[in-house]
Amino acid sequence: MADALSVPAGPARKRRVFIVDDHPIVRQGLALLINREADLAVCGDAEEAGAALQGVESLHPDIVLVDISLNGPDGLDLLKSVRACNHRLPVLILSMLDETLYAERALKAGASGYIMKQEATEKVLVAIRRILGGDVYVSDRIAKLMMHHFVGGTPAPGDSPVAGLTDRELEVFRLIGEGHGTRQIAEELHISVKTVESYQAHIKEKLSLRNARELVQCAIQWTIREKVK
Amino acid sequence: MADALSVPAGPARKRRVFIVDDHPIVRQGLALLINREADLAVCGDAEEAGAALQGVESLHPDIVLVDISLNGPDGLDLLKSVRACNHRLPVLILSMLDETLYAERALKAGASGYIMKQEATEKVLVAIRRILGGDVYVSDRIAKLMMHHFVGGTPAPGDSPVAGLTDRELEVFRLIGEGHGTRQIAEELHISVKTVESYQAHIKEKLSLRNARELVQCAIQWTIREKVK
DNA sequence: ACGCTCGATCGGGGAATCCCCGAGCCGTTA
DNA sequence: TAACGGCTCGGGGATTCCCCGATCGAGCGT
Repeated sequence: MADALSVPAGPARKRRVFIVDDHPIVRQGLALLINREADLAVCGDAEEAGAALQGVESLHPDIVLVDISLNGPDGLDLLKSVRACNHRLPVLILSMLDETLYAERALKAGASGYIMKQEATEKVLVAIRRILGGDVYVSDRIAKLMMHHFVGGTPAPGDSPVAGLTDRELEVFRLIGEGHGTRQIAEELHISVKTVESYQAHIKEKLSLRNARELVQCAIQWTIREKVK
Repeated sequence: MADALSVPAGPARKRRVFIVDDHPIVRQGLALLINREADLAVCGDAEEAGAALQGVESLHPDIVLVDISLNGPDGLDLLKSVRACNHRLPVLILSMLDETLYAERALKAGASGYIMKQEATEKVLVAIRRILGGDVYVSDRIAKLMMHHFVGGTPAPGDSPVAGLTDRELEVFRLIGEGHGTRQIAEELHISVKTVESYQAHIKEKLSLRNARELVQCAIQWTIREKVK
C-alpha cells in the first residue's frame, strides 16, 4: 500500500496492529501493551466481526489479533471472511479456550498463529513479531500434536483427524458425543462392552486424547460443530 | 485506616488496588488502565488464590479485583477466604461469565460488586470508586433481578436450572465442563474425591441427569454457551 | 497359496470411577 | 433451642477405565 514510501531509517516504520475482542478490558490491555513497543502500534480495534471487517478494509493493518469467542460470528468466521476478501493479511488467533480443540482448526482456516490468554504477555509480542516475519506461531505442545496427527494417519492436509477413524469407531465416537454411556452403546450396537472399550481406546490413540474425559469432551464438541455446519 | 489523617489537599493519597486474574493480558491491561488514574495505583497482582491471599495479607490494599474463573479455587472461594480472615477489605468480582448466574452468589458471599469484562473499561473505574466510597456496584439488570428474587421467593422466570446449584456444586460443574476429571478436581480444590463425587451426585439430581456421561455432556455444552455465548 | 496387514470382535485384571447409602460439622434461620 | 441446608467425608458393590493380549476373516501383494 501507500506505506511503500518508507520512512527514512532510524526507528523503522511501526507495524500496524488491529485488535478484535469483545472484552474492552482486554482490547485496552493489549493496546497499551503493544503501543509500549518501539516497533509496533495499534491502528484500530473492534468488538465484533462486522466492525472488524470494515476496520481492516479501511486501515489495512499489518496484522490482526482476533479472539475466538466473539458475539455473533466468532473469530474463526471472521478469519474466513478476511480470507474470502483475498487478503493475505496475517491473523493471530487468541483465546481462553483449550488450544487442543481450536488451534488446529484455526490454522486450517488460514490463521498464522494461535495463542492462549493464559500465556505470559511477552509471548503475545513474540508471536506477533514471528508472524510479521512470515512464520507461524503455535505453542510447542500444539506443534507436537499436529506433527503427530500428520504422520499418524491423515495424509490429506485439511482432513479432520476424525476422518481417520474406522466406520465402527466413528459410530461409537458419535454416540459418545450424544451423551451415551459405554454399556448403552454396546447394547445399541449389539456388541460386547469390551469391544466398545476397544474402540474408545483406538479413538483416543488416533486423536491424541489423554483420558476418557477428554474423549467425551472432544466427541461432544465435534457433535455440536457438526450440527452447526 | 490510617488515611483518616488526611493528606492535605492536592492529589489525595492513591488508593491501592490488588488484581487477581489468571490471564496475564487482563492483569496487565487492568494495571495499565488503573495506574493511568491520578487517584488509583496497583499495588500487586496474583494469578491464583493462594498467592492472592499472601499478597493481600502483606500489601493490605484498599480494594481487590478478582476474576471468578481462576485455576484451582475460584474467585468465590478466594472471596470467602478473605472474609474468613476477618478482612473488611472490599472485593470487586469481575468475570466474563453470565452475571445472572454469579452476581447474586458473589454479593451473598460478601463481594462489594460484580462487573462483566464485556463492560466498558470506564465502568470498571466507576465501580472501583463507588466501592471505595462504601457503596455496592452491580449492573441495573442484576439489581432488578435481585429485587425480583427478594420480593417473590420464586426462582424467577428465565432462570437457568443451573442457578439452583450450590456455589461448590457450580464450581465442580464448571471444572467438569472444562474437561477436568474427578481426581483432578479434588486436587485442585483440595478436597476429597468422595466430596467431589457427592457434588456430582447432587448436580445430577438437580439437573435431572441420568449418568455421569450426561453430566459431562451437559457441563461441556453449558461451558460453551457461557463462554462463546 | 502364502504371508501380511488391518478391521472387528472379545477377554483378563488391576486401578479408578460411578452410584447408592449414611454421617458428622457448622452457620443461618425459625 | 431446634431445624435446615450446605460442605465435608466414608463404605461398599457395580461399573468403567486402561493396559495388556487374542481370534477371525477380508483384502492385498508375491
